[in-house]
Amino acid sequence: MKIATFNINGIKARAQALPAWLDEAQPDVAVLQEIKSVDEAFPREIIEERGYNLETHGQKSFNGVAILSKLPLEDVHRGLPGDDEDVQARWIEATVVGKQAIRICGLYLPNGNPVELNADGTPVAGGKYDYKMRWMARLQARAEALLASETPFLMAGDYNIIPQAEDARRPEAWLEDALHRPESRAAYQRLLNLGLTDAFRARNSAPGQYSFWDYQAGAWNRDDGIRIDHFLLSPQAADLLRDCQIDKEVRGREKPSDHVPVWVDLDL
DNA sequence: ATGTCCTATGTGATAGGA
Repeated sequence: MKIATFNINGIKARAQALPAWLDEAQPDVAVLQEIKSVDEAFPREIIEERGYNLETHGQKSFNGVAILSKLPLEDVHRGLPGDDEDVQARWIEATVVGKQAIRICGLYLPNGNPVELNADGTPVAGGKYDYKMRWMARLQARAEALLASETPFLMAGDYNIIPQAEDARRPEAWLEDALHRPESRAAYQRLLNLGLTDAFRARNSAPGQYSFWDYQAGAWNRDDGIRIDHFLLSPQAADLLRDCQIDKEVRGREKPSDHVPVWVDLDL
């Protein structure tokens, strides 16, 4: 089963590029981020006419996630638990049943910039970095709950985290950025410490493998990228991992997203 | 090193997010 993640940066702007990639890559399941659309305005036909089931969790203008699958999507949940006040659409999960069932979580983790810190180094309450750290604490809790349920699961999406220096062309430029600061990296490491596996790093140890290149400053032409789109696998899901790849060439096409798809092949 | 793109508003140019 091929499962992909793709931050499309706007469904309306990607109405050509997304179906073109689906036709070529033929994922069984895909999670999308930054659909930037309310559910009612999502052009469902470009997904459904390709034989996919579709569940969206959108909002006006920003954010928004979706999951599509050739198999039925069961027990769909929208929104990351832990804060009833949070109105940002960044989390969707559903169960897909192949040889066995797997819980698939699609996420768009907050960017976190600009970083605002108090004198003691803690994030300023109510700021964007504070929101990122609080969201990651909720993500940790959700991962713990899923582990306790003993269901195979994966959490895929735009984590807005550069895990290690080798995941950036210019790591020194990101040291103070919310995507690579020590607090952000430590929170990501705490997820791994639960026993989750970074699928890409389990299959590829080479540096210079990126999933995002900024539209600005010729970042793509200079290969000035970062790896911020990740698959974290539960232990039972990791046992099924056959492959994990980045569809880098998608970034060089007509009217691309600033992210490219990442996918795993699982034996189920 | 800020050289771009996307969305909303509202119909042209700005603002905000990334």
